Amino acid sequence: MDYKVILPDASEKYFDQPVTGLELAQSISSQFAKSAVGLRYTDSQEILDLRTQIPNETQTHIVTLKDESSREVIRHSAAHILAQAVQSLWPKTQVTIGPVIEDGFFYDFDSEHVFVPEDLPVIEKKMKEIIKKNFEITKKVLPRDEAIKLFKDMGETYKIELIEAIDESESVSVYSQDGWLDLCRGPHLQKTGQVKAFKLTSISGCYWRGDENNKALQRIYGTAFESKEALAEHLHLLEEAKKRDHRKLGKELNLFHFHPLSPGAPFFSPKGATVYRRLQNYIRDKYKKYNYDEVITPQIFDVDLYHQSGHYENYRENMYFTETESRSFSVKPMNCPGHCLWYGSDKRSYRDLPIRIADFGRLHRCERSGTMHGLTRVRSFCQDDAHIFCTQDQLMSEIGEFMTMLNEIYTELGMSDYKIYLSTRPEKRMGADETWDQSEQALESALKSLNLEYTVNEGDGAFYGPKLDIMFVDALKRPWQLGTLQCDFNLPKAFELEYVGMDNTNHRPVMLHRAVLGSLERFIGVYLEHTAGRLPLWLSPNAVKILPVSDRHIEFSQTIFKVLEEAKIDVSLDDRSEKLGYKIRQAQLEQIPYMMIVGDEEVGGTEVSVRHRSGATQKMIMKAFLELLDLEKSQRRLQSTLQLD
RNA sequence: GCCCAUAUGGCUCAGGGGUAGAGCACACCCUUGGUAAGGGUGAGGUCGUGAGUUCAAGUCUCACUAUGGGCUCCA
Repeated sequence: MDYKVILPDASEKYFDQPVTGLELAQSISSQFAKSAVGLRYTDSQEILDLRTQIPNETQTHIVTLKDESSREVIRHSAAHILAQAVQSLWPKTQVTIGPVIEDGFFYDFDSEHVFVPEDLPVIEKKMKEIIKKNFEITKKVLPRDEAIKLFKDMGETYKIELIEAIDESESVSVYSQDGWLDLCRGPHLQKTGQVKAFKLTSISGCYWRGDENNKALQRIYGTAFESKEALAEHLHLLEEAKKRDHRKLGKELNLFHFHPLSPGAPFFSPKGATVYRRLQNYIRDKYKKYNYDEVITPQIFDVDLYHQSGHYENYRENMYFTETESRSFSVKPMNCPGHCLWYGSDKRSYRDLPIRIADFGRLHRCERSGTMHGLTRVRSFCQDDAHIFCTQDQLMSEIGEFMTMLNEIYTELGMSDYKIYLSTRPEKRMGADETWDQSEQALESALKSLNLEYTVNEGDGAFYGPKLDIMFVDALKRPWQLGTLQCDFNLPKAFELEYVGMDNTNHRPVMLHRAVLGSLERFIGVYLEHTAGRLPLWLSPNAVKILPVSDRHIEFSQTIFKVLEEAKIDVSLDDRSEKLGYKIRQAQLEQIPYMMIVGDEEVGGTEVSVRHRSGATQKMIMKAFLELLDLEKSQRRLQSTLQLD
């Protein structure tokens, strides 16, 4: 059923086509109607777009500020205004594409002018002029030929390429403002003045169609909002997010650092190494629970190994090589080939399977310069890596077990907000389709039986098998892959791995590559950003710091220190001749979970004054405090009972 | 690898063609102070590396290296 929405004033023209669906008509009424008769166009600024269809929606849609997509519309138009501004400042510039992204937009240009940060204020000024003049933004639908001719006359070759890619059956729409026009499917604002607040944020290089073999373009990033307040809030959140950048925290908390003489290879200082080791041991506990066996395998292998595994052919540019006694070796970039050698070193029976072997071996991958990023993308790292060799029949239960383990670990770490991606068979792949069916199905049904939500990435799997990727975001919402689970039919074949079956003939095992934390390095980076540096007590290198009020309290403090030390608490004592407030400030900045204040009130007594890093303070008897610490440690509790807020 | 930017004491930063500044941290002294910075004194850098321009370069130019923001890549 179609509804004709009638507006009493001039804005009627935007409703010249019927609106489909009662619900939509009602929603229009509820948003705009002051009276029951027709619709009243009360606030013209509130209606952002009335004319176009949002992709994937079948009805004519009215976008208002109340819609979630309103920012998308504002940013899309802001991108057009950016392009118009750039072309008016540098007329020889060609426009390419300018989409909306999370939290903003960008536009890619092909320009002789090399954009520098100083250009941004100039461009912003021009954009403000365009916005201030409040030009009408109009849509025009053109036949393909006409559109191609139009852009050809304008010299916009990239646009022609884009039009040619549009399906013949689809119409081509063009949006224009102030005589400037751009190929676009919309939707857009009615007027440029509806961009109330925007900011250009950065410049970077990119490639046409994202392919590095294509022409290099220049990208300008920006963001736009419906109000100055919203923009200010966004910029404030960005500032806050930068404060929890793990690279900054790593320095402040003295956890790790880098040196130019070994780019991409972190130095973990004693505190950082403690966190690192504890995470490893935590994972080791889980290995015990989930029946994994840990092995230690060589760091360097003859290059022949990588010829056999196929890595030399496919991964050579990321590997480190070394030559000794005219023999070529490579530093291992992953554990799997070594684990295949280990598996093949003995005769295996079906009774042995599944075999789960874990390895904290150090890996080196020569990532291209320019791709490194703090701890989250490094050249030297260690995974909580393990490989499971099992029969086809065991595949399903192994996947289920792994996901259970993974979920348990992330829940305990307070990071259950992960996203799962299921990447399925790519075009270029090996193995029979039935095998792919089976393994994809195994992955998918395991996810379903565990009630886990996931997104399917069609065709994004490895050439040897489908995989699950566990993704998290950092403080600035950049996604990082941590855990992974991959089915592999390739390596067992390449290494001719076998087991003797019940039928006394040889069979090929399936190999699962899996990691929960991913790499310890990356995990620590992401985890620091998740916790803003406030690591839970069991991971804190220093759980308790004793702060004597004055020098005469040091002696008693030392007694307490010993008690805590004997209770296996990571304790330290600040015996400097400084004021209490000063010592507390230091301990706070170090994110030490608990401070113990020792002064006249405590000396000789059984009660201690405990301050949590949250600011909560409490007097409690020593025994109770020890129990509290014990509980927090053993339960790996994320929040202290003393944390009042 | 590509584009842009940055590179000054341990950290955070200012400065800027004539041989370096601040705060924090550090050392020493005074202060012995109850829940996020008490005061004083002092030590510490030749300004990422290399080359060039100049009478003179941290300061200008170029190359390199590293880092940052992106792109591409990421078994």
